[in-house]
Amino acid sequence: MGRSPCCEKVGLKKGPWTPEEDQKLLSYIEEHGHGSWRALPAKAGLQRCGKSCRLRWTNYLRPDIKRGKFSMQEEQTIIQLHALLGNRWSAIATHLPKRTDNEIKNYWNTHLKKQLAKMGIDPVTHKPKSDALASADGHTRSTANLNHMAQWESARLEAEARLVRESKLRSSAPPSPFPPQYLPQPPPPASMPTAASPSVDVLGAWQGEWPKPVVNSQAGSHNIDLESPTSTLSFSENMLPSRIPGMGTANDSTNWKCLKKPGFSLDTAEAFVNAEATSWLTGSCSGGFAAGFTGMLMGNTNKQNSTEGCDDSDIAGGSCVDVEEGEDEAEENKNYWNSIFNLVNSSSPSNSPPAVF
DNA sequence: AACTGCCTCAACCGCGGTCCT
DNA sequence: AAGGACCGCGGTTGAGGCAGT
Repeated sequence: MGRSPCCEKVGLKKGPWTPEEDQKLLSYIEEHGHGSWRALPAKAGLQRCGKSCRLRWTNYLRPDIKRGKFSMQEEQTIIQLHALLGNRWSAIATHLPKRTDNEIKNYWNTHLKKQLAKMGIDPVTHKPKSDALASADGHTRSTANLNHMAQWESARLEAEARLVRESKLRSSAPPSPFPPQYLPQPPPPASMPTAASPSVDVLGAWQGEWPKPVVNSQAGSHNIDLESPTSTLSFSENMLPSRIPGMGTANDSTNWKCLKKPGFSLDTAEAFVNAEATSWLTGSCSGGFAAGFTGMLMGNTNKQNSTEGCDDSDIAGGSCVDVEEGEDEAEENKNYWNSIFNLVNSSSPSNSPPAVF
């Protein structure tokens, strides 16, 4: 089926927006909402195509956009999510809700990619460049496992993104449905023990940055405050559900093989994830699934977990991934992430505490 | 002060997916 | 079911700003 060009009409303006155009677009949307982007320019009196208007709105004029320098925390979130999702900027952007995908993409291309490359880390694979060669012969299994995890997590993130969108549509902000550990936490006092429970900042990405509906006093819109995203979670316990709907149980020595089983699809994963998200939203869930996944992914092999409870019902907690190999791989991942963030931390002027896994 | 090269980021382009008729 | 319209996404471009010479 053919498609007519978006801006086929001659006479439509292109290029940088003028303040007058911005004002027209802004006031129109404030009054009427954007409705059909295609029809908007004519109604708003703009000589632009709808696509251009949409882009200007989503990337620049939207009131809930945070501009300016990316924080250390945001950088880490981007790096971590990029490692899993690749160039899926919109998915990444759902975890940095005040940032646009375009902004994140630009920041990655102009800053983070170079920074990682400078450190000798392949910005595509997120592996040290020397490791990239080694993995070709010796680490295929590890890579395969990570790919399965990424697939799973990808489905989860998409479901989250949908929930974010849906929550934004709700007219009134309910009280926060999240357990306290999912809400932004002030930094712990210096005396607070932190080593006892392994925690990672990446969790801020997985679920600490989950939509935390906060009523914007100005417009009543829902803004998600990421200003103090120090949320960290303990995932020392294997909190994964024993059974994933549609998947049956998995007793594979490598749990994530279940993702390759016939009958399992990303839809299945997403259905499950939605159910999980729903229970989060109703406050009835301990938040274990993602934490367990993250713990596994980020190399949190709790020795205790890795040696017990590996029965049929222990489907995917990361606790039963070939204990010996799993430990090695987990240790590798742990070291990998630590080295990245140590480097990032040391090369950044920010005084944020380094992430420790 | 003038020139040059690099960097940044807003904006565009084209494709794929979804919705609607 | 098919075709068209629309939207959103990711890749790319290029104008403007900045630093170095």
